[in-house]
Amino acid sequence: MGKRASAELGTGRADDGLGGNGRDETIYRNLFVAIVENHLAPGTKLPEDTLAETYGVSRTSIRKVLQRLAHERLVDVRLNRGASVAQPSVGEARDIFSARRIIECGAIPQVIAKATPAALEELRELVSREHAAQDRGDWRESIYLSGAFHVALIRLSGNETLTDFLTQLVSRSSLVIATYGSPQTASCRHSEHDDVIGIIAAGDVDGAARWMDRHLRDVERSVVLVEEEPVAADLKKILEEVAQRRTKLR
Amino acid sequence: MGKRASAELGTGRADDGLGGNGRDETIYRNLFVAIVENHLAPGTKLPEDTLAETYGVSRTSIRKVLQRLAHERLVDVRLNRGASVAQPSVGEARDIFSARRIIECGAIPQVIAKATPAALEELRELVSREHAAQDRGDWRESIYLSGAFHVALIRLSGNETLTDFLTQLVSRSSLVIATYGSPQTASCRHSEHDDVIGIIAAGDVDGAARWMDRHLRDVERSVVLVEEEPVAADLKKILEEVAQRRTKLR
DNA sequence: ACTTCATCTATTGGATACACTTTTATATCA
DNA sequence: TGATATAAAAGTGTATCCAATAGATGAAGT
Repeated sequence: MGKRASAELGTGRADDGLGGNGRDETIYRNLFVAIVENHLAPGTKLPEDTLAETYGVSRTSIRKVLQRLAHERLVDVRLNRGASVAQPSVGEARDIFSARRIIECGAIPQVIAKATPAALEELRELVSREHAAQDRGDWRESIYLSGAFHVALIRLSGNETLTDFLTQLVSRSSLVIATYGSPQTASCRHSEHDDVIGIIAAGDVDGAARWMDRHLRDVERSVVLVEEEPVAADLKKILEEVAQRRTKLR
Repeated sequence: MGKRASAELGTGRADDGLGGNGRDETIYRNLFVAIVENHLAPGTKLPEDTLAETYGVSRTSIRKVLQRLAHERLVDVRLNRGASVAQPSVGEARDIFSARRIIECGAIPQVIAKATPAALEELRELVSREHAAQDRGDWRESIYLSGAFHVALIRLSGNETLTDFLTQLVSRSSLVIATYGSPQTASCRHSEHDDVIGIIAAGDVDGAARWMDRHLRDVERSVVLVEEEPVAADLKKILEEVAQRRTKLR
């Protein structure tokens, strides 16, 4: 089977300018996938000892990986309190999708300018894999491949910097979906990815940009529903509020 | 004097979700400014021991800071070879400015939607400080404030994620200027920042976007002149190529 | 029973120690 | 003199150790 580098989320560069060696990279990628594919729920604590034992390295290496993930905003690191899987707020979620619209629509002209038949064929293959995952009900793989498609599309622009930004936005989107979406939400509707390939192949810049804008708004609307209640911790406060309201009503 | 948080490049957030404490933050900011203001030339080696002694901490803390800077692509870290101030390639430089055009133009609608008179006044103050720096010939401060202006503008959009991206792009732009620009290049021409404030105040979305696109193209054109010769290291290879060509021609 | 305070444990932050790699300096030979 | 091999030095990568902090547990007092 042909190389499928373009199917990978994340930088995937051998020399990424970050100085990571093979072992670090493996650990990073394991955690990355675990978070993005939602094997680890948002808010999950990530104790250094546990991870160190899991991967058979010292805490030093783990801390390096955690900091990298923190910088990509996939984990939250608080002073003296360790790392946990990030829980994007509703505001963050909106920012993420807004940024995606700006970047993905804005890059369309260059994507179309550089799109070769071979590149489009790779995109089609990616979509077919996405459909296959959907058909067999593998929503994790489906969401992952959906994100990979968006990244692969922008990668065609040849702008590595922009691709890195989008990679971060897409992986954070997965966290948003995990936090605010119902399981069905994200997996069902958008097998629309087929459509845009045709529009791009036709060289229709405005059409492709419009498609992308609408597509991203659809995804966002299907996901960021309402501000969630702050988790169980504030149970007491909630009960107090209820008590107060009853007092007022009496 | 009023708060001038918006004049700072970099995140400046107290809790930045990265788990840095005050001392780390100070070291980070020192190095950040040293690089962005071009006190450290691109390519300068940054040995951990030296930095550790300089700031009176252990290498552990230094490494954390260096990794953060590496992730922001202001320093280059190579395995077993340590960190050095990044030297963006010409391709990278083009990518950076291309990404800036997409983001800064794309965010204009939201910037205009949220621009308050007070916010515009802060921008004006920033520009006047930039002019003051220019007039007194302080090109370092001038470049810094020019970047801070662009960041402050986009920050008006309220999109923190996008602002973070732009912050990175702007600081990398300073590196590009340091690498490829002549000293005069960047400092002289664009005191044009005044103009865009008026356009934004007038609510002219298209006009502001056009202005921004042209402005960024001007800056890029004045800087990324030609592909530089790969430094002295490849001297031998060049001589060999010359020798080979002579063999062929003979 | 509920709150408050003290102690104890688990976990993180930072420094040190040591192994390994790269680079520089030196010596040897053509 | 110039090139190559060897040895010393410098610098980075990782593990371990100790101190500091947060969270948990339990006791005392209201």
